[in-house]
This record gives sequence, C-alpha cells and structure tokens, in this order.
Amino acid sequence: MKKDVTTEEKIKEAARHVFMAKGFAGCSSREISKAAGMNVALVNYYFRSKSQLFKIIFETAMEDFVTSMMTVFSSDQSIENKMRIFIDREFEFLSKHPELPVFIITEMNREEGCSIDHACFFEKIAASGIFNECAQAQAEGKMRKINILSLTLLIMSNCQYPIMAKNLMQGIHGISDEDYTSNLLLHKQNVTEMLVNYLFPINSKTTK
Amino acid sequence: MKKDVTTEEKIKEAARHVFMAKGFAGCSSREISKAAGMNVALVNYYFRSKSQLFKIIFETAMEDFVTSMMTVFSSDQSIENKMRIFIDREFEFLSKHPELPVFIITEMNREEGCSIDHACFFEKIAASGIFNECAQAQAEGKMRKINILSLTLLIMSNCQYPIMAKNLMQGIHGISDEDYTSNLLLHKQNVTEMLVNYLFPINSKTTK
DNA sequence: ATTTGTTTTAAACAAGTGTTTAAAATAGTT
DNA sequence: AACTATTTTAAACACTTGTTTAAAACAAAT
Repeated sequence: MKKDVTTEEKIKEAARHVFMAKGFAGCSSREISKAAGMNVALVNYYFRSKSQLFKIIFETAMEDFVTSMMTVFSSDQSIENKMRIFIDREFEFLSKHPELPVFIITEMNREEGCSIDHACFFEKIAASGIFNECAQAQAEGKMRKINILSLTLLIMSNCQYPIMAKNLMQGIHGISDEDYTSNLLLHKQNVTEMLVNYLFPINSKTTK
Repeated sequence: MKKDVTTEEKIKEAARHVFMAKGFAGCSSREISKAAGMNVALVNYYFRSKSQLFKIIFETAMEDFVTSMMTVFSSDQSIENKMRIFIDREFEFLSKHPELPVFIITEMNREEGCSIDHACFFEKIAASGIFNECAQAQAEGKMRKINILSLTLLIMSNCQYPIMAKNLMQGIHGISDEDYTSNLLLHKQNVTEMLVNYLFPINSKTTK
C-alpha cells in the first residue's frame, strides 16, 4: 500500500521548514525528525546524514529560485518589460518564500558548505543569455550603460532586501504584519518606477 | 599591573569575530575561548554565559550601527545632501563590517532572541527626527511623496544588500575579491544617482 | 503460516555542548 | 614574608549532538 504522502517527502518537507527558519547550525536532526513525526534514525535511514539532507534541501531551493527567474528571462518580451515582469514575479515569489534569500546568503557565507557545488546554478543564469541581452540593449542605447554586476545588484537589492529585512523594518517603524504586506505592494511599484526610470530614461514614458 | 589589552576585551574581540562569521548557533563557547587564546571557563567567568556574551556583542554592534547613521542625521545639511552623505558613509561603514547586516537580520529573525530588547535602538533612530524632516521636505515639495517605510527600504536595500550578497554576486558573475570591491565603488555612485534622481526629481540637477 | 524484504523504532555510541567546581597560579597588600 | 583577593586553569558535570546497531513492526509473496 502506497501512502498519499511518502515518508521521504514528509522528511523533506519538515527539513525544508526547519532549515529555512533556523539554518543548518541552528537546528538538530532530532528537531527535524520530530517535526516530521518520526524517529531520528529514520531520517538518517533515508538521507544518510544531516549534511546530505541539507544539501538536497538547499539545492532544490536554489533550483526553485533560479527557475523562477529563468521563466521571465526566456519569455518573449522587450528588455524593459522583462524587467517589470521580473520585479513583479520576484516580489510574489519571495513573499511565498521569505526566508529564502537569507538562507541562500547565509549558506554562501558558510565555510563548511556541505560540499555543495554552487556554480551550476549560476551557470544556468548565464546560459539564459539574459546578460548578453542586456549588453546588446545597452549597445543599442536602449538601456543605461552600467556594468552588469551593478545592474544585477540594483534589481536584487530592491527585490530581496525588503523581504529579508521585514522584522528589522517592522521594528524600526512599528508596523504590523498586515501593514507591512500591504506596504510591500506600494513599495514594489515605487521600485519598479525608480528602476525603469533609471535604466530606461528615454522610452520609460512611452511604454506602459 | 594593567595589561595593554585586558582579558575581557580579548574575549569580546574574539567573540565579535566568531559570532559575526558563524552566528550564535554556528559556534561553540570553546571556539570563542580558543580564538581568544584561553580556557573556556574564563569566558564564563567574565560573562556568565554564551547568551550573555552574545547579547553584549549584538548590542554594541547595533549601537555602532545606529551611531553611524545618527551622525549623518544630526548634521547641518540639506535633506538631499544628508542622503548623499548617508549613502557614502553607509557603504564605507559596511565595507568595514560586512557581516553586520546579515548578523542583525538573522538575529532579528531568531525566536530565542537571547532576551535582547531591540526596541531601544529603533527609538534612537526615530528620536533623531530624521523621519519628521523627511515628512516636512515632502510637504514642501522638495522630496518625492512616498511613505517613510518605502523610503527607508529604498536606501537600506541599495546600501546593505550589495555588501550582504557579496559571495552570491561573486558566484553569479565570477568576480574576484578585488574586482568586487572596486565595482562596489562604481555601484555606490550609481545608487546615489538613481536614488537622488528618484527622490529629488526637481533640483537633482542643480545641486552638486 | 512461514518466509522474505522493507520500514520503523528504541537504545546505544562517542564526541561535543554549555556550565560549574575546586584547585592552581598570579598579583596586591601588609 | 605571609596573607588576601583576583585571575586562570584542568577537570568534571549533565545534557545534546550526529550517527549507528540491532531488534521490532510491517507488508508482500509463497
């Protein structure tokens, strides 16, 4: 008899939650197994070790993250519209996975990296051709000529930080959860307008 | 005989480094004591517990962070110049303390918060009057009318994220440490220009 | 019903955790 | 010099950690 939710999936789901919330070092194997409603030995029976399990969770998280970006990059849109859509999707995606940016950044900074190969994910982004597309748009005078790192930073900063720093911002301004969420929508519009105005100074008024 | 560097300071300095690099859960008391070149018991002799030590480290880090902001806020400058100076200082300060933003954000997200009162730091910021000053500048038409949270986010995002995401960005674009540092200077200029153009659309060309 | 293979558990392992204790080393005072 | 108070250490405490072992529970097949 096959169960509707297999044990392996139960473990992964629990591990995803716990790892995201507390990080690799911030939780124990027993905490994960308890969250999955089972014995400690069982999670090692399926995943051999805590590191191995973490590796899988991190890699699928990264995969989701990159995939979410990729669908926009490979769409049939003008570069400016791609940017608008990207920002929109990024805010939406990150609202559903708020811990993801801190999780990824923390893992990238960790010395003992569970022997995860980060490179393969970055290669996918480069392989999407988005960087070349930007360079071409810049050459054609459609986009402001700033280097590609700065461009990446501008977009990522303004999309990811507002999600990461939620608690910090709520503390500074004394805002409730609901207020923050609604303010985030306004902020998304501000960010979009600011970035488009800055990066596409010429045709930013003509295009919707 | 007083030593040039007291034991207490040695512990704090070591703890600052280790906590910043690995976080509260990511390191052990013995690791800190070893980094300070002494016995484990000694750090507890001075600070009673790991949590207590962390609390002190975090609070002084926060203190430094807020103080760095405050000196700009209370300076005798136009609001636009304050913003320019703030961005400049923020990049400079964070380059010296790159782990600080992640450290603070992670701590803010932690459930067992070592019983740290975060509120007092935020109150200082509000007490500086900077928020009122912005509101007034907006009322006078000197500054674009966006809500104060959005304003805070715009500035913090573009100053802090580029420091936090260094390793991630280096991975994506295959950049060396030195290149990243130099690119950060360019990026700071881009950020400044973009933010000033966006927030002070009228007089952004007149003021240097 | 017995055998087979798989899944789950309780219990144990050695190593590491935060913390404490009691003794040693050091400095300061008389 | 001897005594006191402070600083530092080695050793131990009870507990948690990641991981393994061996036995139990379960399902499938004969």
